[in-house]
Amino acid sequence: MAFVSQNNMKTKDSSRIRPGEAVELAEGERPTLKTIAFMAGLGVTTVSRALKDAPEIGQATKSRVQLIARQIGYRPNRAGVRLRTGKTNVISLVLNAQSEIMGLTSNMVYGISEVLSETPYHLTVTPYSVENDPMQPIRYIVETGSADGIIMSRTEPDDARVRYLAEHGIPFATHGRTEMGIEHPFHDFDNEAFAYKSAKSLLLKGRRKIAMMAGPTSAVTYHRHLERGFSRAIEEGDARAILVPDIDVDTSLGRIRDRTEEIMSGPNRPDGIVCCSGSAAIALVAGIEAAGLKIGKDVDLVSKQSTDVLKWFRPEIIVFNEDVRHAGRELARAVLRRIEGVDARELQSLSYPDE
Amino acid sequence: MAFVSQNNMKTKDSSRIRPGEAVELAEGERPTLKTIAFMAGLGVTTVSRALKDAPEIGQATKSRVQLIARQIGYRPNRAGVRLRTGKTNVISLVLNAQSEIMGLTSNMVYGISEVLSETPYHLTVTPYSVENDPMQPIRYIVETGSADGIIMSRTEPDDARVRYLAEHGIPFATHGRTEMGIEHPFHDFDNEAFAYKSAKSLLLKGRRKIAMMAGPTSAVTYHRHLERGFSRAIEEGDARAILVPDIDVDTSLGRIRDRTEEIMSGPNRPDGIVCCSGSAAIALVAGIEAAGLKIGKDVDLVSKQSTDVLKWFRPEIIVFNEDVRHAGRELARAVLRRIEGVDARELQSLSYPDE
DNA sequence: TCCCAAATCTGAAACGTTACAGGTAAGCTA
DNA sequence: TAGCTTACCTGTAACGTTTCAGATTTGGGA
Repeated sequence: MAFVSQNNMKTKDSSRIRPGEAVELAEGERPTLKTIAFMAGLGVTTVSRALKDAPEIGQATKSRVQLIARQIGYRPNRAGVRLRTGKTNVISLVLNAQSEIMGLTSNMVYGISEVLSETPYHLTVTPYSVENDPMQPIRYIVETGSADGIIMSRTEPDDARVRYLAEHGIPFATHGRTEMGIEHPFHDFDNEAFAYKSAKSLLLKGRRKIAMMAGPTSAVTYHRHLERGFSRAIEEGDARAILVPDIDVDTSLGRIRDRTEEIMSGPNRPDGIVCCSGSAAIALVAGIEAAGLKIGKDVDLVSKQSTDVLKWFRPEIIVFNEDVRHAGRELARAVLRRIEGVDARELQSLSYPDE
Repeated sequence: MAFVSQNNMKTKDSSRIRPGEAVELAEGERPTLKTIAFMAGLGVTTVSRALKDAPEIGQATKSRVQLIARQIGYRPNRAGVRLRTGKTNVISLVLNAQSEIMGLTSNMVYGISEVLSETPYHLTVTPYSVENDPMQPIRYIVETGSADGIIMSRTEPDDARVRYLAEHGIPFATHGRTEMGIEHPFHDFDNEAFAYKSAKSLLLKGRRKIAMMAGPTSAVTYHRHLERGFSRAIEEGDARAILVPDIDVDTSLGRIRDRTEEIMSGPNRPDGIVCCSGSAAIALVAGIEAAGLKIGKDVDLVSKQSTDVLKWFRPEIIVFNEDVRHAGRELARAVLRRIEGVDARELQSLSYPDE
């Protein structure tokens, strides 16, 4: 057996060495399939197949090739693969640069990376500013074919990006749901449950005039979920919803603070507030205290947070955690499986507020 | 002139149409150099050169080719370029996933993206966990040639990554300085100035027993800068430095809070604290208040922050801003220019604490 | 013994780009 | 007119991979 294999190599080797063929690796050069092919006395085709465990290659050959590959530290050249197959091995995260809700971006990135690090995929990040067309980065990716899959956030009920990607058959997953009858992978935090639980906890403290600082007004889907959960609790609790029309999570913290002071100094001030962003909560507290009121006495505050910073914040406010890192992991897994052809309906998940 | 050019096209066109050559663009196919070459009646070489404004191509041809390219929305295929030239057009951001200091990652990403968006470069992000070898992602990038340049943070005085990259001649820029005699591009916040100014401002309030919550103890370069600035102010102010050995910025917020409470309840408690992280500051405040002390009365706090959240934090603490987004922009510009061959010494910059 | 199928392996072509080593025509000089 | 230079353009090869369409060997059945 050993003899045959050696003999095999001998003949192959001599027949393969052609004058002018450089097969020795120069300093700093990376090994390619050709390198392995030469070392194993095989054709590059065989090596290529052996490395991906193709059925038409003998077991002995496979093992030998894989061993050599491991020994010389072979890694497939991404450009070669990409050029030949069209597969980029890239997942693109498309983000809004403005709507950074305290650690959202980083946790999302880390969650996604955790999953991708066990795969050949790389993560590219493409932020866009809120003034720009959100479609622009999406179109760019599709037109230039620069990713195999896309993850995006700030999903809207009727989302042009979702429609576009679905039409073009590009795998993607959204952080947040749509309401447009297109089935697609998503992961979402159950904001309805959060708003409901939050308002409930305020009711439990005897609060009856409750306001909510929700997501970007009506544009983004989760705004609707928040409203739904909030209204349900308000109705059940026979309380009153105080509407604060002109601020939302996208508003600058300074303006949130000022507007809060104004409202809390007015005649119709709430005695409980539900807030869906950690940083906004800090600005709310500043506004409340500027109005001369005391948290826990005059008004109670419940907030969602995606880092644990608010946990240490004084005065104490009730917090529900949204695990964005987990969302990142879920979204990454979803796009990957979508790329593999798994049905979109199997790639939809929700996570629940966690006190 | 027009006639000549038309004639030119005619002959070229007919000589170029070979049976079996598919030149029409199928549905959803992207145009390539070949597409343009066919449309313009030129060779692909000429088109390639015309698009990059090479001197050996006639002005009329250049304009014509560029017009066609624009009209049909031609974008060079990255895999083709990468395979042929070895240039990836990728900048890789290598980050520590744990040391997220409130918005650091996202601002860094956005700053870098702002600069890259005007170039053909894409940004990939590679986080690594603190338990893992920080060299691992760096080695991976170098071995697989997956980026033209690297940006990394958490720079150490004697940084193995810097040595490795310098040896391999890979362009990179660091957020933070080294002390190893290797000239390389960096951008750094002047932490010495920050610590000095911070301690000074506490001295100005009459504080004389001052503690500092610095960066990861001694590992990271900026720790030294903080200590230097801090000590200088302490000496000048004839004050006393209170050492708190077992906590730093990497410590969990819960532990920071607990340890702070302990220290502030002890006999040798500081009356002023300099803190170099926004989120740590919030935990510090929690600890201080847990010890029954009042900020502004029993103790004053100065902190660095990289978002504007602390600005709205109550009780009021003195804040200096580190503009991480600006750092991202600077770092991106630095790597790009380094890739172009600019001398490293011209790509080193510092930014100053901004009240 | 011969033939056929199965099991392995093979080279050539192609993906889109750029570098190399020319080629051709026009215009100028002598 | 011949010869040279300049301006402009050309095809071919190569980067590393996978796919296609065979080629070779082996073993078994007739």
